[in-house]
Amino acid sequence: MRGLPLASTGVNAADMIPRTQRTPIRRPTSAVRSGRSAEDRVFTAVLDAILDHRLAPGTKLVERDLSEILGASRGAVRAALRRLGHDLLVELRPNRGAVIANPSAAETRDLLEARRVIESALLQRLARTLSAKQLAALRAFCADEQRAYDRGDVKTGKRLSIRFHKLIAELAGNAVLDRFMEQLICRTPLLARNGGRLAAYCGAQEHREVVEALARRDAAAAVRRMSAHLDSLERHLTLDEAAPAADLAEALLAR
Amino acid sequence: MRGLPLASTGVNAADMIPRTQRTPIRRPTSAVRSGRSAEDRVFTAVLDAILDHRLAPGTKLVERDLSEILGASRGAVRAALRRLGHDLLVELRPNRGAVIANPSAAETRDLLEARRVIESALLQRLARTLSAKQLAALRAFCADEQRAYDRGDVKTGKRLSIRFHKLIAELAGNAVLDRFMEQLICRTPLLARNGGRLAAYCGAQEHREVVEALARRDAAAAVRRMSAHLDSLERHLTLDEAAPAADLAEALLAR
DNA sequence: GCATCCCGAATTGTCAACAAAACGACCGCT
DNA sequence: AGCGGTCGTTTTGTTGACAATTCGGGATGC
Repeated sequence: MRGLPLASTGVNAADMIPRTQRTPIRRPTSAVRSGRSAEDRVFTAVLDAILDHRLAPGTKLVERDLSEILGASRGAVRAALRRLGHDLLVELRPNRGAVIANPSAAETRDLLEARRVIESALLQRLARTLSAKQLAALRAFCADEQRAYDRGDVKTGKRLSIRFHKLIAELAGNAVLDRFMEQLICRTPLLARNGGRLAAYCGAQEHREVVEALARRDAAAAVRRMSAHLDSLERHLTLDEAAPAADLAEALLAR
Repeated sequence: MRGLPLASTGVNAADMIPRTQRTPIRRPTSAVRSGRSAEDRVFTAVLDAILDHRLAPGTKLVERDLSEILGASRGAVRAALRRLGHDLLVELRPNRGAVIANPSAAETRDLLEARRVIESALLQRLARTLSAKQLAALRAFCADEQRAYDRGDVKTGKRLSIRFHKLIAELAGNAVLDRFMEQLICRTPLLARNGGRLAAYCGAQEHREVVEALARRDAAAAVRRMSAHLDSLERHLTLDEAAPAADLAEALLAR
């Protein structure tokens, strides 16, 4: 019953049985299967679902449901939710559970301004320090990204588009700013209720232009390109309400 | 016995009794006394001790000791330590407990660079948007700070010096950058093993110069002043090892 | 002298049961 | 119909007990 995706109907058979009669959690198998701790598995499962736009803002995350779906104890789920809450990826409402965070218009504006500030600083630093090897890595990454879109693999393309910004942060060599960027990047998909179309504005072309400006050691141009990139992203966000996931299990277990 | 500072000897009478024979935790009184949750009390007790240089990097934080000292359950202590760990204020070593974080030279450099990046952005924004009321608040704050130092109240002075940077972040009106600044500010005392002398380099005079540049709407000058301020702070850090607190209870309960 | 092993104490990690709170459906009342 | 109260169910919060791991000291062997 666990991971079987029978939810194209939007109805789960488990919903028919009272909660108290359901079979208890089975943990050993899946806990052993992965090397990471149960808490990490829950954390990354929810995070990945957010990054892939499989979990929309506002979706309720019930502890027992998560523990059954992911084969973790409730304690592990709680710990993971606390971490996600601390990163502002989920909103923790005392005594009322956790929901996927639903950033306001003000938060959206602030987050994108923060990205402009930090990514500009990263690029200015990178324009000075970039090694030939690092430049090659950036170019190879953009090529991968472009290929994914070219062959119609939008899912992979979007993941790589997200990781491009993380790569910039890593290469800049400041661990503190790198961590901040990771947090901002992970929250960005929550701003976009129109997940599908977002890809067009975080595409390989604009990334390549940033990289080529870096290759010329033209910090100002790189910053300009990146700002324009984030501007267009911001302009094309829709703030409409998105529908919460019909089936939590499907959203969390999709690979 | 709880809060009595009898530790000038460096020895605590409680250390003489085996752990298993000690009286259990008394919680109700202190839990009721403060409106906040037990977890919050532990969190702020440790944080305040870090900010006041009462807890040196490397100090071990044993869960049961904290729960006895602060009258909280072990669960609450664990949750607070997780939060502190997430903010990089304590290092969580799996199965080996938590210690006050001990930033490396590289982390020190990165953190101060991050502060320059973000505080510069905040000031540039503030120079444009600062209202007369906000300017008055900044000037009043600097006056308070100066008065504290003038009357020899270094403890209050240092606390206000820290909060000055937080005030800048709040006035700038970007919640995301404000939160980042809070994290950076809270970690900064960990960089300074010479807590006492730090005050001289985070004093009211340099803060006032920043404010006056803002008053003239001279963003460039404000940024210059702030960068110089952070530069001098960085130059005067000593990376020597500091002695861990002799008595954890005294360090945590001091007001 | 020095490294290694082993054991008991101390400490952290985990869980399952219990307590408390919030939600939702139902019902009666105006 | 609309409002407000009540009760059972669901869900979150907390605790205390137990399991697993690490730490420190001392004995042992080289």
